[in-house]
Amino acid sequence: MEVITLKRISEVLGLSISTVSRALKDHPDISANTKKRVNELASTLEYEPNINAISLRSKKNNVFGLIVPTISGFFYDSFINAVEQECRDNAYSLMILQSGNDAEIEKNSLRFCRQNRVAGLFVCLSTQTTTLDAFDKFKEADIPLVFFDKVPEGNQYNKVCIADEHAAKLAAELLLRKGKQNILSIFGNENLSITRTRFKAFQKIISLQKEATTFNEYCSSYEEAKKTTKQYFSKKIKPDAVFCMSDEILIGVMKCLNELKINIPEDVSVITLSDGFLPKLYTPEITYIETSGYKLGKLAFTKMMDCLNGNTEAEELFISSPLVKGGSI
Amino acid sequence: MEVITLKRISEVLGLSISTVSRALKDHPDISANTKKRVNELASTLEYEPNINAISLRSKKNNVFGLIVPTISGFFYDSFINAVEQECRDNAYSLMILQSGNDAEIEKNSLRFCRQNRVAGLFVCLSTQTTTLDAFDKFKEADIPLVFFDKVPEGNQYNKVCIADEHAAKLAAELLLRKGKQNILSIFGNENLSITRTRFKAFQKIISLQKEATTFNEYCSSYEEAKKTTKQYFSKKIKPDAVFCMSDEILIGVMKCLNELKINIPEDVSVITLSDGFLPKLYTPEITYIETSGYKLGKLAFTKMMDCLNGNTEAEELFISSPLVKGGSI
DNA sequence: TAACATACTGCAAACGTTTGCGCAACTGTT
DNA sequence: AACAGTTGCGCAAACGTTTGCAGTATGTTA
Repeated sequence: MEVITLKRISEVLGLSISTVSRALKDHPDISANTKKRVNELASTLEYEPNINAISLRSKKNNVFGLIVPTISGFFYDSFINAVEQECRDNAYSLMILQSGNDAEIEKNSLRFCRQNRVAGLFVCLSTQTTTLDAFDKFKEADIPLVFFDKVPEGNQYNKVCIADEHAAKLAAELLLRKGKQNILSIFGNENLSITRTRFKAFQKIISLQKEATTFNEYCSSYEEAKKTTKQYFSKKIKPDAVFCMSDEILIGVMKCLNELKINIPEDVSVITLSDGFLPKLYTPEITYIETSGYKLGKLAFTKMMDCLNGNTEAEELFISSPLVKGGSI
Repeated sequence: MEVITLKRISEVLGLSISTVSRALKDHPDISANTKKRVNELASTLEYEPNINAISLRSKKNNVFGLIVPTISGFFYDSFINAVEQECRDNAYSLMILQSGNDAEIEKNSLRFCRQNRVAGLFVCLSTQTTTLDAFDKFKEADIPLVFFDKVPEGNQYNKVCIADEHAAKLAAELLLRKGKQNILSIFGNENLSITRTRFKAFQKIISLQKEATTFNEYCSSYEEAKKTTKQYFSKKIKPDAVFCMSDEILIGVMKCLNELKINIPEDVSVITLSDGFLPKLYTPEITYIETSGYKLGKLAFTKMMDCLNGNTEAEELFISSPLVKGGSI
């Protein structure tokens, strides 16, 4: 089927291309009658402007790039969900690329985004990223960059984050309030700044209470978390609470506790940071500090639009992390 | 920062734009020396071709559209994961749009895809879609269309599907083999062809065994599935097995069984169709018939490439659905 | 009648790339 | 010395759109 262009419409109507273009844009130079004729024909022929031509001509491209370790999960898919909704509402399209936590792929993806002249870029760093040079090039090219979740250190970048410190603090305080004294705390990948932040904040609160101790572990997969949990629960003195830094950790912990038929909350309390889906799957539902990918996505998009509107100063934004009570404490 | 174009390179080197273009493409007309000079400069200036210009000129666009009810979930994110990987490996980009099971949004998304002159389109129909007119236009425009999971009826479309019939049959046969006689079967949205297919196949197998009966229910959310399950397990004669058509149903069923402290598999057997992630979360792990979003994504991409290579005849493809044993039967 | 404002519309260039064609400068053959 | 063949490169058009400028026709004023 023939593709409809301005030229085609102009030929049918005996007008020039420019007149047709202006008519469709409701330009004051064009007479009402001409506008009517043009719009009607465009509508019957189902004319759709060619985005490539528009982008080329205008040097603007209504595409955002989004680079993320993986789409699958409980957090990133929520984030993407939110960003995609906003993109759709704002006539942007979204190009999603997975790095798989591979620095090389991440770099290629950045190149791909540059080729596509993206209007802006959302990035969650891979765990293997060591250098930010490739990202700095975007800054030089005045392409807004919004980091989320796994963000770089340094204050020259735009970042939207979970209030990691506050969230970890909240969890720690709750455990202390409930009189827990023997806490197993499992954290994720030690390389990441979010891990370090959560770790420090949690640690700090617990240390305020002399009677309480926390055993800290780093696990980078749920299998590892399961194994680690098993070790602690085969000791004579078992933890009276487990803190999970993420959904992934929670999965491993719960798998272990269920297999060992350890009752929650009678034998042990469990608390986690989570997007909120997984905790509700268990019985009793797990108490968690909400770290919402969806909310973070909305915030990231807002910041992105801000940047595009000229507010380019780098800043770090946070979303709140409310406590959601389940029956696990 | 100035954007590097062929023109810029040609100016620096005192060559014509066409020579630079050809040099970068290793065209035989260009001398080795010139090629070397061009490539070196392009590399230091970090030249990246403008995809919009290429698409405009070539009338080809290396972008696929993907329309799906929602990204979040256990199945679609796997599917997207697979498709995105392939796209990246094949220098395509992927434009993902969520319909939210809203026919109007779906229609707008289709328009958006047409505007963007996508090279092809992956579609999982929304539950509310009634007319396929908008899709037929893509066919007319020779834009390949590959439906997945929720596919339309009729043999004029390309479809990649779970072997629904086979999967449901497998589950039914296993239950019968284990001597189950009082089966609660919960299905999803009744409008969908996949539901009908699964239902019929399951029903048919069970009916072969005189002693076995199945109580069939349709639930369109996990809350509903939970409620329905609760009803059946408060009767005097309780089911000795539950069949779940999907992950979503499984969540509701498990929530109910756990709350009622019904033991699996002692009190009741559970089997589900699933992508495989959720069943492994529970203890014991739930036996399931694998309906892999990832595999389906790979197959969909292969079919898409086939279409682009001229093999346009409509066909319906299936992925196998192996039984994965857990401890729930 | 001349001068001028108003209302429409068209011309042409530009965005960055690709590519058919032509042209000049060599090289080798008679 | 004339010719053909080869090598290396540039010109210009095209993809579809937008937009500054110029043009024409009509009506208005002095």
